[in-house]
Amino acid sequence: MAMNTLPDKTVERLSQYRRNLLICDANGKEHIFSHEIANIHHITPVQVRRDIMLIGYTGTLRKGYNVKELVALIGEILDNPDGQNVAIVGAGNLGRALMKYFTNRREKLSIVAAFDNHTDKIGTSFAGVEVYPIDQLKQIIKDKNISIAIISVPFDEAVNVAALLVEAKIKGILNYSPRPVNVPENIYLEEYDMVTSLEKVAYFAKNKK
Amino acid sequence: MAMNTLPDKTVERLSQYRRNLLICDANGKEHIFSHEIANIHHITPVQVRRDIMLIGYTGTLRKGYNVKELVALIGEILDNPDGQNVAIVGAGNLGRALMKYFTNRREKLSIVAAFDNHTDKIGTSFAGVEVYPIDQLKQIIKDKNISIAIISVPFDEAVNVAALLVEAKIKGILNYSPRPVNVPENIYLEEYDMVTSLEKVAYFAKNKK
DNA sequence: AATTAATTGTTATTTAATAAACAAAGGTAG
DNA sequence: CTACCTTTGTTTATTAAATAACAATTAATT
Repeated sequence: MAMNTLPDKTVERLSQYRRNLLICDANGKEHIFSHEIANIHHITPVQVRRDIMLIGYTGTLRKGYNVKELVALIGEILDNPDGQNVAIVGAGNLGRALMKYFTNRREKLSIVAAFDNHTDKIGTSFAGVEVYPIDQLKQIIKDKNISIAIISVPFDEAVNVAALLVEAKIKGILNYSPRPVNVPENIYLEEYDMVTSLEKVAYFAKNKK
Repeated sequence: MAMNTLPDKTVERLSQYRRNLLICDANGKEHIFSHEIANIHHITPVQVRRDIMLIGYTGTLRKGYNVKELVALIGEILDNPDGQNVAIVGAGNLGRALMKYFTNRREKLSIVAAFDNHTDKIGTSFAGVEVYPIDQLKQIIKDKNISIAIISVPFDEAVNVAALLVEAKIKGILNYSPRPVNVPENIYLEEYDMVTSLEKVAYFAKNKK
């Protein structure tokens, strides 16, 4: 089961909905309308209802969606019941930002190791994540049952790191380096480049007002 | 002129093409085929040719595109001839990563100030970017002619920071905080959430192999 | 009790993005 | 010199995403 056929963008939005629903819940809010969710995320209420329809949840007319129930269901869809372990390759500024950022955010998604080649970083830890030398990558990925890796190394190292991860039989890669990498089809790859995002903002901001 | 009507995704790809074309150029490569560009970026040659068509460049049959010329033309399209100045709000790990990352990457796009509220950071500088207190934000954005801001503050501060930026008449915002913010229509807003990206990779990696 | 307003769930339409198809041109090989 | 191969540029088709339209239902109001 656990149909894996949700649209890309719906998966992204469900993750975002959950984040803010958890805050609503923490604030004691029990129900929420589609247009309230929509307002938070700058989208239309229809889109929200459509996403929620796709995961098979049903709200209550005139009361909206039960926050706790919706959070629980999104969890069933997005999370792996047995949890998933994550490694960060590259413990520079970005890598450390990610460690601090993610730690203890999700019960089912844990950063359990970082890798770097600089001797001054190896053996230290950030936000409770220990830094290992890169030549232990394969072994530790196996030992700690890591299925997902985040690449946050400089341009020149990205391709090598990706090759190591493929060898280590990783299942998903999130590449934050500016260098696109190639991986086989059976690995899910997501690439994001901050310079590109900034240049895009610059382009569209250029002709504003 | 400089038609501002390029598709969103084309703008992103042009930025990525340029990055890698600059490296090709540095390696002495004079011409490049659409399928070579495509391979680097995991897309089809047709898409590359289509993007290049949209900016009105024409390659040479059987030789491909002249690297230097193409880089120059992408620059004409993406860059503002007078340059654009950028501020980073939030000098934590992520903010510092961004400062180191961007500095001196693009002639026409400069990070010229950072803002933070922690007294231990104010007055210091990273990668040549000085950190100012947030209450000077409006003044310095004006003085330094800053038109673009990157938000890299924690969840709770994001909404306030966005409001300040709107007041300071910023033209484009890149929001890396996990909190979606609201800005008027005349400001270009791009939001990116690392937790969502990781959860997306986790979701699609879950059912792999 | 009937009417109205609010809100969900679903289908249909439109728009945006990607991919496919193919003509045109120029070089290469026989 | 002719035929063929490669590669570009552009049109057409397909797919994915977002939006609009609307039926159904419940609560509140008169």
